[in-house]
Amino acid sequence: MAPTARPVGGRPGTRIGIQQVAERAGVATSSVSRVLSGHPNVSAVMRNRVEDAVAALGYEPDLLAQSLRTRATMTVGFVVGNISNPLLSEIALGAETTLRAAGYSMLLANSMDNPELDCSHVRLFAQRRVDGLLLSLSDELSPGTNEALEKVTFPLVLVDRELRGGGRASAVFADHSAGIDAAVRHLAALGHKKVALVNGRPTVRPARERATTLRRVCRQLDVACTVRSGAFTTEHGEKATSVLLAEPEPPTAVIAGSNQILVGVLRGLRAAGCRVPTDVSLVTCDEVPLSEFLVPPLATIQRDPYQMGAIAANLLLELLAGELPRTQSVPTSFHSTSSCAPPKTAPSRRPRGTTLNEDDLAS
Amino acid sequence: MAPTARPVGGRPGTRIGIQQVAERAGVATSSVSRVLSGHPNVSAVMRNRVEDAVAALGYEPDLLAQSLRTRATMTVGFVVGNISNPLLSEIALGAETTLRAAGYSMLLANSMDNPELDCSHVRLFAQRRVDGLLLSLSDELSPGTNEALEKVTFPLVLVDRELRGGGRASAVFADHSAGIDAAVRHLAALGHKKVALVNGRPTVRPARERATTLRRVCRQLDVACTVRSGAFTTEHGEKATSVLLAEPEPPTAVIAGSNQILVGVLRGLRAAGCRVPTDVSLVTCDEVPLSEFLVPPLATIQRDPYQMGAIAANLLLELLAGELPRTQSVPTSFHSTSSCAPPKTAPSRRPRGTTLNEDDLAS
DNA sequence: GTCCCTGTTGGAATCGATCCTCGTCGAGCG
DNA sequence: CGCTCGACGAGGATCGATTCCAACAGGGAC
Repeated sequence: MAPTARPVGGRPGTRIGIQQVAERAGVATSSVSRVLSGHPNVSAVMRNRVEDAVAALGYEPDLLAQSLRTRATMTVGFVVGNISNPLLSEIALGAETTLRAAGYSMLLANSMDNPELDCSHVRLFAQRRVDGLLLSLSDELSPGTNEALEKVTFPLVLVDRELRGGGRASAVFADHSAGIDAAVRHLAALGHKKVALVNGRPTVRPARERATTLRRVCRQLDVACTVRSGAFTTEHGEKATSVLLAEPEPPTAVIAGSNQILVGVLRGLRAAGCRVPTDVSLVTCDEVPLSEFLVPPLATIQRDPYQMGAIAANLLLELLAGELPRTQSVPTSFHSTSSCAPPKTAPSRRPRGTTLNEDDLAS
Repeated sequence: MAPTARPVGGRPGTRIGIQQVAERAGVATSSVSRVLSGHPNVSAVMRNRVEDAVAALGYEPDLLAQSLRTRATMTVGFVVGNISNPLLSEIALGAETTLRAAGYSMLLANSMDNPELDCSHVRLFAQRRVDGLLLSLSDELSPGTNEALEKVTFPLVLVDRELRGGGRASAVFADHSAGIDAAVRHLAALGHKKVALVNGRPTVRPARERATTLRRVCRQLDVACTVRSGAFTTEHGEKATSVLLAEPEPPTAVIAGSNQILVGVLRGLRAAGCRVPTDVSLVTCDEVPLSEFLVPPLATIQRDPYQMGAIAANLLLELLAGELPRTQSVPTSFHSTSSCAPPKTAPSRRPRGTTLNEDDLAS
């Protein structure tokens, strides 16, 4: 009706909107919008008038309203297992930095290794109309998550994860295979005949690829291997280690499948009075801050998590720009240290194992 | 005009909105909204009809439109120095978990210890109309950031930071004083006569409080002290340590003021061939994952960062509920280990320092 | 001098919800 | 049996921007 003709303009103290700017400048709101969005067909006079009014009023655009209209929120969701994991927080840093440079903000949601949370986060982010999603899922096989992801229409990037119907999504993979391969060959060359992997659940790609590669390479090298799967937790690491060490023929080398697991493995070894590398050689996956100061320093299978995050972000930006999904790979490398040494009790076929020296590695 | 009477309803394949639901159920959009928002005055019949339509169409509300109308985004921003810092990522986890339980999502922005980024993040989040902000600023004194924060009208919670005009904001503080106090007394009791703190920049509360407390307690105990301020980086830690060790009368005990700095200190000590605790006793602030496995394990001044994050989130929720700003404190505790021992070269006044035993600590 | 084209500008619809206001209908009461 | 009150549904304004469309003005061509 007539009485409420100028809706907000009358009341003072209201938020400064494009309307207020238009009023002050004595132009139409559409003109203000044109100036602000850098539309070409705007006269210099108009531009100045509007810019003056904007400056005078201290106008700042409302991204919410903008998003509603343009259907772009400039927001990306990151579904992550647990941000307190140094690996994931480094990935998050790389991703956020890259996204921010492109004008995007990052929403963060922790799934606490719970597939149901994964799923509800995907749904929530969809409702929030994020422009895309970075996914480091807790469980690749969760039907709920998969269903939720199928319904969704925006771009997806998987971070070291694989999905059944994953053709729609881009992905960044770490080449865990190469790292495990190098580590196992190194251990075998030192004379190890039984290698154990204290692994996470095979419901995520890294665990699967490490286990598969370990088995393959061990078979090739005629080395026995054990894989103990379980949660990516210190508890699992510790328990699995105890179990391994209690075996009739315990492994002479252990690979810890994550930071969390490493702590458990170390506790398990300590509890059993096992020394590294005297009693057992130790390799861990992914660097941890102080590993260089451990005695002995830990041999690690490394990758660059910051770069993984940055790549994931760039893959998403590509999809957002209309390009087709693709996967990209980052290398892993094995860094040997004195935490790997020849096994103490050499197996029957290599009785001189304990006296192996560096020269033997060349064989 | 008449031709475009029903704006979206005509075209098929459009997003399912409240309009589509209303049409399907044969009711008005306002009725659908009432049912969905749990308004009391709705008949059971109406409720069923709408709910059926919602289920049939798979309607999901658009949080963006909702936010625009209700002026609540259910979004909180977290401005953080660097999420890859394990302390901060643990805080972020605590905060996100708590906020999520209350229905809020968390936007994350890294400032990389750059006050200008702090400032631009605050402004960006304001434009995004976040409901509140969690701030772990890089620099409490930055005029730009302060100005941006003054303009902002939503609730603020500082995470171990202090602001000049900080009356508006709630805050969670760690009681660094208690931790430093305990550590210094322990070192003094062991016979140390010169303690050094390799500190971060005093532009943030933790660094200030540690330095202040160290000086105060050392004065009380008649112990000399040095504080070397600089960035919260490994580089600063290493350089400062080298400088300290090169002094004519180097400190016999060192306190590292952060995780990053610790790594630098350890490198500096290693480079100088200094052993812990034989040549120098070492204490660090904030726990790091593997510190329990270092030889010797590191004495630490600990706090519960997850809880700090949770408290920060709760303080924000309080403010959001209309309560008044307040500050809350979390304790720190000193955990002594064998990385603290009596100084090798006992100072002139306590020649028997190296032979001190536990009984002396009681004095 | 008239016409047309192009560059500007204003007006209004739109994004997808909330919620206020008004109208209607049924029930209770005199 | 008629009136008033209460409850519920329909319609439309609104949040704060973008953007399509039409109107208009000025310059060049014929």
